[in-house]
Amino acid sequence: MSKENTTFYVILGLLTHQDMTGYDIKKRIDTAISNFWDAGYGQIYPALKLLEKDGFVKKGLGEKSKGPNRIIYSITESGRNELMKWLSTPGEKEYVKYEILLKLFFGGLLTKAENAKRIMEFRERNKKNLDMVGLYKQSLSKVLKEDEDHYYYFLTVLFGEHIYKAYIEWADEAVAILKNL
Amino acid sequence: MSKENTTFYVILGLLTHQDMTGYDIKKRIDTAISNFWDAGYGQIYPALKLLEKDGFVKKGLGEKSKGPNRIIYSITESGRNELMKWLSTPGEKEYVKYEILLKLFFGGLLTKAENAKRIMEFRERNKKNLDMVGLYKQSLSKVLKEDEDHYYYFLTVLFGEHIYKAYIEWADEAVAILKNL
DNA sequence: AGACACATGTAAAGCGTTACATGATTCT
DNA sequence: AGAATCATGTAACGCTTTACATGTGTCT
Repeated sequence: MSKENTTFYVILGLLTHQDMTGYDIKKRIDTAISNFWDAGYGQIYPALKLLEKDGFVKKGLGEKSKGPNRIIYSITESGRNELMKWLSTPGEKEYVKYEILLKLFFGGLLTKAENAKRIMEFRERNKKNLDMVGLYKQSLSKVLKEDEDHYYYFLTVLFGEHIYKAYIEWADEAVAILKNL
Repeated sequence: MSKENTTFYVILGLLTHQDMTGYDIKKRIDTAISNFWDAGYGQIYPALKLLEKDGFVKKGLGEKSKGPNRIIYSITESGRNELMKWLSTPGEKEYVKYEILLKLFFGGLLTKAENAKRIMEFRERNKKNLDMVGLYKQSLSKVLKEDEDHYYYFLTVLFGEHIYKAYIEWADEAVAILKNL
């Protein structure tokens, strides 16, 4: 594990919820936490290998479904300790990169119409994201009392809702300003 | 230039505003566009070298101030064309990664108090960011009519304002929910 | 005297994406 | 028959960060 690559902790964390294959982990990332995190197979499978080498997870054979045999990973006691160590340290970082804002920053080189179009496309994309988190929020609300973990899930969904709303409000305001120019 | 590395376009774009050294470019990135972009010296200096090799920028000697001689870069006609090509293509991507949300997602492994503390720290960090963009917005408002470029700058500052506000509102809501648990 | 800002850059390591390879099963 | 999904993984490439190296001028 050497250096601290967050992918390791994502995997360990997801495995505290339930045992899973690498494929399952990928799907879980793409649904549950896609609003604020991402990882590809090219990161997940090598990470699982290293985590196993260090004894933080262990392999189990799953029943065959289709395609190759499923390798079901579970977190070990030492993996749980490693995760807790990370969870207990402060000092998180945000990484954000918005190409659209970059292009808009240099918007003086284009026409107003081109810039407005770009902003509206951004708006539409994020309207879809907002609708999506709306569905998640709704279905989560129903099972909220079953498990404390659901509450934390809920908070992250709420975060998604807030930022997508902010994107949309900004886009509307920005287009209005451009029109008045 | 081969593959499309956005750093190239950031540099070309900034050079349309004015001629600059690599050092200046770094500072410009850290102030004007830090809300949505970032790049280190390790990217900027090599990029400038490649941009010059391809004829998209050209070197000029600046007067010595302190330390080594300043190398002032300016964009060429062909660099401008290259930039315009990029600006005219649609399909921008957002990259976001929030470690704090990841830790919160696994919050069930910690106490409520620890999670609330983490959220409040996030809130304070972003309150500072919000105050910062407030200052930018204020000083920009005064010079808005001088140059069309300022309007586009203004729109990106407005974006920062919206997301930092969203962060803060989410944090307040999240802490309230945790308290009611 | 010491810290800080100016200003250039390189090298190594780490991180992440994309493309490739393989093949079974299920659905249309 | 063909497409999609399940499921594993590797290799190459590209991007980003960090650490290092060097030295001057200014400010406290």
